[in-house]
Amino acid sequence: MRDTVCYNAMITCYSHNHDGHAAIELFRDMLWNKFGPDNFTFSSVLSALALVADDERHCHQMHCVVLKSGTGLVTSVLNALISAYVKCASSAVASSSLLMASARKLFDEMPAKDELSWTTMITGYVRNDDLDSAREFLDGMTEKLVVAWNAMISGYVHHGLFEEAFEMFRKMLLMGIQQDEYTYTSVISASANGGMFQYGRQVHAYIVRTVVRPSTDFLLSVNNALVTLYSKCSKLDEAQEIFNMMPIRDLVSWNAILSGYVNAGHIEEARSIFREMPEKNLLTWTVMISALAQNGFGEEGLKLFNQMKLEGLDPCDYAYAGAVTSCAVLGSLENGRQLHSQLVRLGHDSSLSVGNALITMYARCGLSEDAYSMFLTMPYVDSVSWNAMIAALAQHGHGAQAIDLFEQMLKEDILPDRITFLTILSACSHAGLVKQGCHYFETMCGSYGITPGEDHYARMVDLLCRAGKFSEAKNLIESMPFEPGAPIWEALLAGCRIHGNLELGIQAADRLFKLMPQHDGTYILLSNMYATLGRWDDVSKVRMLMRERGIKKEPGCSWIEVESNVHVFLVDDTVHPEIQAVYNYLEQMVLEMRKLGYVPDTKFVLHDMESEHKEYALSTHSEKLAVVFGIMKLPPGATIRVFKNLRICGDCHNAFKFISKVVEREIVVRDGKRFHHFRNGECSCRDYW
DNA sequence: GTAGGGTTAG
Repeated sequence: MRDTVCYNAMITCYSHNHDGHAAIELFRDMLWNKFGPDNFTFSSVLSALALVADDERHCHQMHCVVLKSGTGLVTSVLNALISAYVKCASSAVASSSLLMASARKLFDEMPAKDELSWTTMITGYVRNDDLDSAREFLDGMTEKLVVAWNAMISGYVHHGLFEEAFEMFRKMLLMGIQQDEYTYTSVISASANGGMFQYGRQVHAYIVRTVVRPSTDFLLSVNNALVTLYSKCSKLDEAQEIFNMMPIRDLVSWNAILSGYVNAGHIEEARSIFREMPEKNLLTWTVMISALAQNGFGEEGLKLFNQMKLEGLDPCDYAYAGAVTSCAVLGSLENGRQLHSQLVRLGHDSSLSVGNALITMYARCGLSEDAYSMFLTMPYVDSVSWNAMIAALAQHGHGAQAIDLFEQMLKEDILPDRITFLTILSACSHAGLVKQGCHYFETMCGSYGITPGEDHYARMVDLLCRAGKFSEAKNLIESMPFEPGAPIWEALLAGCRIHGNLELGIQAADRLFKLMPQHDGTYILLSNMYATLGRWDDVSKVRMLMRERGIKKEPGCSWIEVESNVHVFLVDDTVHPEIQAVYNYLEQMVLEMRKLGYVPDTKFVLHDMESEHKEYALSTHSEKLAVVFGIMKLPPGATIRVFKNLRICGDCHNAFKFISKVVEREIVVRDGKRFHHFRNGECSCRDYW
């Protein structure tokens, strides 16, 4: 025999098991069978309604039923109804303000309000991004309830209003409202995200001083927040110390310390933390995949992404973004395309992070047109998308288009940031647009109030030196408000090498030897510069210095993707299984090239110190091997896309022009800095690189 | 009814 009590029990049961639809269905059944609902029924079914939260009609219908029943004016039932409205409002897109208005009306008409009624309204407004109304309610409360204050503070924090969050916190202290772990974690997070480290440290000190017997829960959540604070403010040692002292840790603690090491760029430590973590979740995997991609470990990033799927986890859009970035690093177009189509199938392709990562993936795989169509078809774009697209054009040497896009960005009122300017400066530098570069450098400080960092100055020095304007570059360096560091001297030295400015080049190299004596690049550039000028004695002196100091040149390697597999070639490669066929093919190719006027330029052999057969050594540069392998393996006419870790060698650059003519196909080479598109005997960079 | 861990651009 069914009765109201039976129905109540079942409805409550469904509701507790988060099956809102079943609970509501049963409630309808109950009404249909003429069983009168009581306060318990309403409380249960209303919390079920809050769970479903998909339809405003449900709320209004239930409201009517409650009013009709006559029993429904009890505060607890009305609170549940308000809560249902509020939940529906935060999940509905269009009608959220209407739903909040209904909640408010109900609240205003309530005969007796309690703390819960007030708090529900406050959190409702906070969740619906109406902080002013939330604050109005809080200020109207006579009771100073910590839960309500916490809700308000967390609202401010989530909306980036960190100062306001702290103002509330101070007010609580003044008014003598007892704070709890929710309050502390929120304000600590405010200081971590708002760049207010000192505030955070003060809160930490305050907690240590005043909290006498913290519970385990208190210690867990507050310490988690503190680990994040110290990590984000680059105080990794302190973060680690807090982590070590924690009596118990949970997944949040581990993820926080993992992110700490990742943000500090300590990828090796991050790897070992990842390995030793007692449990992992979606977030853990996402952080690690992105970290690997960001640090250039594309292959490992992809591997981890696949492993994550094998372990039965569904990657979220952020994890996909990390995988896409891994493809960008590798230049693995096939894998990238596969991910893109998976994302479309899953409906993740409207995600901003995914879209932005895809722009970069297509661009870094050599397809700037595909990057652009990605940019155009994205449903929403932000400044990251604009920056990515401008960078794509810049890397491909399309300086003028990069500038056009930048101007369009300004017209659309998107605020450029320091990265936008970094990108636009390198666009100007690659395209030799000195005047425009100087103009944007001035605009950056003058119109946008962005203080140029050392990286901006380095781009400017690069721009000026490439164009041979050394005295301007020197003036700029002298005008800098800080001591020039390695990036500045590197840019200067690179420019000197291009123009054979030995005197200034030596000065720059001396500075670099002092600043980073173990860096191989300085020795290589200097030695190349001597070689270009035919000063062989000096070349061998530099070589000697390298040997004495035990400095090894970073080995050059190039790779190419064939049928989703990445084939890597080293200088003078003997490892690749098909290397002999590659050498044979290359030999034939050189004969054809010579017919068209190719003369190997032995200057560029100088990287390979021990090589006696200079011409032979030239033919074994990794980029040549990869290009030839591509010609052998890819279908006729297909574009050859090769990637190199270091800068492309001058002779290879010349050789690829000839090869593009001989085989009548496009060759695209991405080196450490930019792209070269070889077509019909010419390079897109017009030899300005 | 309140908290603490993530992404994409250079």
